[in-house]
Amino acid sequence: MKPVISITGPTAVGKSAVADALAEHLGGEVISTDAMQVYRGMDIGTAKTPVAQRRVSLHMVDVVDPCEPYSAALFQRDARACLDRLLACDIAPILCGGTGLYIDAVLDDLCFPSGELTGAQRERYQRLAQSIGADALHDLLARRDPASAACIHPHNTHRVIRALEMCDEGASYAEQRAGFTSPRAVYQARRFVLTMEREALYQRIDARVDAMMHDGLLDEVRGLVAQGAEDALTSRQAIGYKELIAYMRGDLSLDEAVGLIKQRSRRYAKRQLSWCRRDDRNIWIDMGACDVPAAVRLILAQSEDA
RNA sequence: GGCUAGAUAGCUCAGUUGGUAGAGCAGAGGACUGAAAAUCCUCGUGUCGGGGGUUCGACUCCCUCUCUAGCCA
Repeated sequence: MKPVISITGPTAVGKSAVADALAEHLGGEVISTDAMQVYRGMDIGTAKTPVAQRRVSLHMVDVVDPCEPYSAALFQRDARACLDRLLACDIAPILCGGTGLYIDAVLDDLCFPSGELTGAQRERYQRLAQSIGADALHDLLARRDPASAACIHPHNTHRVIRALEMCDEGASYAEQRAGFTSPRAVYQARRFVLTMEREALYQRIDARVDAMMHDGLLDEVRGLVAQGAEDALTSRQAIGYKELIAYMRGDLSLDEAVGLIKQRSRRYAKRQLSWCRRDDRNIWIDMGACDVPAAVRLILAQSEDA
């Protein structure tokens, strides 16, 4: 069987164009691997390919409302179901997106504890963290699960809370992680990372943010806020949305908000590259040195010799 | 042309009666298994504008030149 092709890379590097061209060439379909494109109505800010411009089917976008929480575990379940459907029909699946954890959740044998995750529990821990402080919360974890506490920085409250949740489910963050030091693939896959010289990438990011504003990102955010998405746990954390919400509240000027969107996008791109570098299965393609057709040819060539 | 205030890290600046310099921001690197566009950690050598002088020693004092801003002609 041909390997599943995954395309990732920093934001604004041009992943979608390559994935679309590749899918068109192979008669395949694209599965988005992006944590924010799953939300309905978040289109401009997540750079979703507009429906009218789609030449191939795009899956795993618009799967939940912005008010609903979503997660890597749910994505794993839903995206694998989608992937299996395509494979059963002998349609080439192309994964394309910038969320490294989601890609690994689909392709590797990451397994999440099966317990129910209630938002109420998480909110309880958040309130606890606020009242006793990050260090005290970390101490609490240290008493319940010393191994996990040892591998999480005390200030990393998000992860401390997650480890506490896992204790409640009878699992251990540290044990879970130790078991997967060398990931095993559940799907045979070829992983490509599109990259570009930093300065050129940053220019593209800035230009794309300006284009998003021109395309009506502010109106999109207004519409989402009107639907009550402002308090959503996950979707409101998206870059481009939280800053414009701050502007609407009067906390920032519009110029400041746009500047912040650009800066956070740059830092996000940097984190994406860090994530990709540590996985030596990745095959890197310099988009500064080739155009879309050339990138497609490189991917095809690298995917044949299995 | 004259006077005044400046010129120190990519940017904005600090530098205490002379002992060759440090903050914020920007930026860079890293971690990452149910929030991941999230969350967290680490990283500061630069002709102190150029040249000369005083001094054991000058970013610091003196002279001079260059540039910038403002004021006066």
